[in-house]
Amino acid sequence: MNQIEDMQTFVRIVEAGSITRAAEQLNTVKSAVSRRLSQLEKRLGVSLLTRTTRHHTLTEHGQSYYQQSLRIIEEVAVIEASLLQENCALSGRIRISAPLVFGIEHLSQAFLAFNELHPDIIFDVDFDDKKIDLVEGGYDLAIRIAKLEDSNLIARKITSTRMVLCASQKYLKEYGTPVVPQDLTTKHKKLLYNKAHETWHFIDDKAKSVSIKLPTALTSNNGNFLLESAIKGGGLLNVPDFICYKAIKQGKLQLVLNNYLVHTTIPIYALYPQNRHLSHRIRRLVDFLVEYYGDKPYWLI
Amino acid sequence: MNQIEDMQTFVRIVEAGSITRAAEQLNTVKSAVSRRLSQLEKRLGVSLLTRTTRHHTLTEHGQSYYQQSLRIIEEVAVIEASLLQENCALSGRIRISAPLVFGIEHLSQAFLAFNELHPDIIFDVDFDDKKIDLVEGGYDLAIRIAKLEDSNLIARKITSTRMVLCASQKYLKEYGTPVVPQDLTTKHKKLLYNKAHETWHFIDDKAKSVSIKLPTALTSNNGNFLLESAIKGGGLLNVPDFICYKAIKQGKLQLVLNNYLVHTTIPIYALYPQNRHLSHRIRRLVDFLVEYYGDKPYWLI
DNA sequence: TTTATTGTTCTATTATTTAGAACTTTAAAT
DNA sequence: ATTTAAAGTTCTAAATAATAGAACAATAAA
Repeated sequence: MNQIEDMQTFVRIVEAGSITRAAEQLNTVKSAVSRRLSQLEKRLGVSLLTRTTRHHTLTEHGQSYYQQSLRIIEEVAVIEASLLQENCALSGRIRISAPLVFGIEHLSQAFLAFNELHPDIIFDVDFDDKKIDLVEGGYDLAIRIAKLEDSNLIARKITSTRMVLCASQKYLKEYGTPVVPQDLTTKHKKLLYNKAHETWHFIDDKAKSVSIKLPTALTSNNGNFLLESAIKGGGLLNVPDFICYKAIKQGKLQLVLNNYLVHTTIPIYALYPQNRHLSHRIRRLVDFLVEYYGDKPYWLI
Repeated sequence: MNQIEDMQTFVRIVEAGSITRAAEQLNTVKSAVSRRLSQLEKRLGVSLLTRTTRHHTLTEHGQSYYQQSLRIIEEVAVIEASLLQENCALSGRIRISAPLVFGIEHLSQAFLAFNELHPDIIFDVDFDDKKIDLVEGGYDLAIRIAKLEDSNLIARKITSTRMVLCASQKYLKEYGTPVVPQDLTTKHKKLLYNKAHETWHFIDDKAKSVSIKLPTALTSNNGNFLLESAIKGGGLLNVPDFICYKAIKQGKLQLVLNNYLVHTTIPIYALYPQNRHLSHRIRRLVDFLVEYYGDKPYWLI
């Protein structure tokens, strides 16, 4: 009889919305989760959730047990954390939701570096640009590149990225290299990453603000794909610097109107569910990320 | 990792005062308890109690973990109990401390009857007349035949017993049958159960109080032994009625000065540790005992 | 110094838990 | 109405964890 584990399993089933998803998040199979739930119900002698193949509904007992379980799990975590030595080796699974390109290109390095310091940490990273519900997905942590929205999550800024404008020499030869913002006529075309950045803002020589919206040659939600298109001369690219910094350093792309462009800065946040108590290993990981990237991350141009 | 069980084990070690006794109370072997404790300490990364072969001392961490564990165990018990159906089958171990003669003669019947209603209940009864520390001994319940002392235990009266005076015909033939209290000269002798009842109190025909202290022929802390002695004519016996009622019914003993004697009534209590929450099966057992014996128990003469 | 008791460690045994497959059920799609 | 797909349950062999019992070490009391 493992009461805490039963509570954790039950909470995960409720929040994930299904036994199958709970099993995935708990790193096990649905038969194990199904069995745990039915044994728990048998032990308590009450049904906690009425289940059909597609839908779950909490019973009154289930609702009560869910709330109480949340509290107990939290309290036990706080008690154990208060004893754990600050400098002890970290261990356990960390489930993370991370954006695709940034995650694969930049976070994975950082995670590997953290993992070398703490070999008993197991990373379980889902790379996905969709906005995931941290609680429903059972994530400990999410990394988001965006201005902060209102939410019931706690956010900590780990670093930031700037939008830059660039193009390949091939493109610039063909369409002409703009020297002042006004050179960007509709002959030019852009590679669009995100509708939020469709219009570009500049400050011209007379300190006047200039906004320009070029025709779109290509749209994609994948930064790397746009980057490749830009290198092949597909258009002007306005993307976060962490995407194109390497191509620029290697001379595959060059900055365009850099002194005129109003560089939008986008913060990069670590988000975690609003528990009173933040697990030690998560806090240490976020500290590590803040340290790893810093104010002036290596992709800064 | 079973955090609640770890807490329960730790609490039992602390309260029992040793790993060996904790193991006995937990119905397992000391190697299992020792292993659980060392794994818990390993997991938490701190030492909870410094142990030598003879002595244990809680570390600061251990003190804190002990207090917190008590709270959590209690809270989890309350949560689960609030869900458990009132009419569901009872199960689990009940550890009881009971007095020797009353326990074997009377309680064991009642426990067997309860066990027939709830076959999944496992009784673990220690028959011992010594005053046991319920918390230290890890008992769920104790039965005590005595006026209530101050203590941090909760008491519920389940029934009562009266002191009666009796003797065998053999004795009365030899020493004479007293008709009024004044007939009890020092030629008579008593079989002494308990120093508290060395002096006997009567109300004589003139409504006058008479106290008499006879020479002691035999003293024992075991009621059955005194009973056998009395039947063999060893002396006048002043014991609780639950000890001698059968012998009286069978004519082996007969009441002496019954209309003159001031019958001391001794309450019989169920005692349990002062937890905010009384486990359902314990409450049901005590209810059963109250019902089983009632105001007029079957030993009433 | 001896003895008795406590705690630890080791290993074979026992009990529990899990993974994976087969099967059942039900809601959505055709 | 029929088919399809996804979710839940049940079953069993395999993996994992826990336990009992013995042997051993440590230490306080005799």
